Amino acid sequence: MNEGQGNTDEVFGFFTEIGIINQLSTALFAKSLPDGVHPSHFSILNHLVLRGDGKPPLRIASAMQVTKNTMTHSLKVLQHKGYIDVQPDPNDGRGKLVFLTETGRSFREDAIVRVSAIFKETIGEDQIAIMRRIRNDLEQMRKHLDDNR
Amino acid sequence: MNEGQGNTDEVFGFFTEIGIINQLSTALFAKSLPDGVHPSHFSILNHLVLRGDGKPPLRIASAMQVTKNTMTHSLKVLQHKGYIDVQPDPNDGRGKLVFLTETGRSFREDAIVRVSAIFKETIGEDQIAIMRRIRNDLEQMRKHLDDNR
DNA sequence: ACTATATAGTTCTACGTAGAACCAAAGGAG
DNA sequence: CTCCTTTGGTTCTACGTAGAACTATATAGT
Repeated sequence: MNEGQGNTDEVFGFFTEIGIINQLSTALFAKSLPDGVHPSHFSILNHLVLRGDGKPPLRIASAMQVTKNTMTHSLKVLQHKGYIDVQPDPNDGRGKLVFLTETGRSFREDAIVRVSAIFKETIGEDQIAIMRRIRNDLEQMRKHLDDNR
Repeated sequence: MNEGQGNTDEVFGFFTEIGIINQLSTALFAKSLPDGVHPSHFSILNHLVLRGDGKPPLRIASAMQVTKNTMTHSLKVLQHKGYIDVQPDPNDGRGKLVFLTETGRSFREDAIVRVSAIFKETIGEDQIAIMRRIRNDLEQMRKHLDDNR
C-alpha cells in the first residue's frame, strides 16, 4: 500500500470534514443574523470590539484572513449601513483608520444576544465538550497553516 | 459572570478557528490544482470516483453540502470541460444521472498526484497526528450540525 | 381517475470573495 | 535630493454560491 496515497486520503478527508462544519456553522450563524448582515461583516464588527477599533483596513484584513480587496468591499458595506466610520490616518497619507459608530456597537450587542439564543438551541453540552477537547489542536493546526502558506 | 455569554464566546471562537483553517487549507488546495479547476469542482469528481458515478445531481448536492442551484452550475462547468457526462434518468422523467468520462477520471488521478506533492511540503507528521487525534470529534460535530440544521 | 402536493432541475439575480492592474504615499540607497 | 522599491487602498473583472421563482414530472389522497 502506498503510504503517500494513504496520507493524501487522510488529509483530504480531514479538510473535507472541516469544510462541511464550516459550511453548516456559517449557515446557522447567518440565519441568526438580522437584516441580511453577512457573517463575515459581523465578524469585522466583533473584531473591532474585542481588539479595539482605529485600526487600518489592511491589519483587519490579515486578522480576518481575507484579501485587502475583500476588505475594501466589506468596509464599504459596513460604512453604508452606518456601523463604522473610516477616516484618513493622520500619520500616514496612504492609510485609513476604521472606527466603530454607536450604531455599530449596539448592533453588535443585539446580534450577540440573538445568536446566543439560536446557538443554545443547537449547541449542547456534548458539543461544548468537543470544542474544549480539540481547541488546542485546532489552534496549533491553524498556526502551522498560517505560517507555511 | 454570565454563563451564556461565556459559552457564546467559546462557540464563536471555535467556529472562527474552523473557518480560518478551512480558508487556509482551501487556498493551499486551490494552488495545487491545475488549470483553474476549483476545489469544489474537484471534490465532485473525487466523490464520483470514491462513491461511484451514475448518481442524480441532487444526491451529489446533498453529499457536498451545497444547494441544487450551485450543483447545476458546477455540473455545467464540469460538463463543459468534458470531465462528466449528464444523461436523463431512464426511471424518472424529471431526473438526470451524472457519469464520469475517461478524461474526468484521468484528470482526477493527475490532480491527486499533484496535490499530494504540495501537501507533503506543508503537512508534516505533527499535523497528521493532530488530524488523527481529533478526527472522531470532528465527525461527531459534523453529524450533529447536519442533523440539527 | 383527478386533484393536490412533493420532488428534480433550471433560471435569474444578488452578493461575497479573489486576482490583477493600478494609483498614491512612504521609505531607503546612492 | 533623486530614484527605486515597498506598502496601503481602490477598481475592474470573474467566479462560486445561495435564495426565490418557475417548469415538469412523479406520487399520494380521495
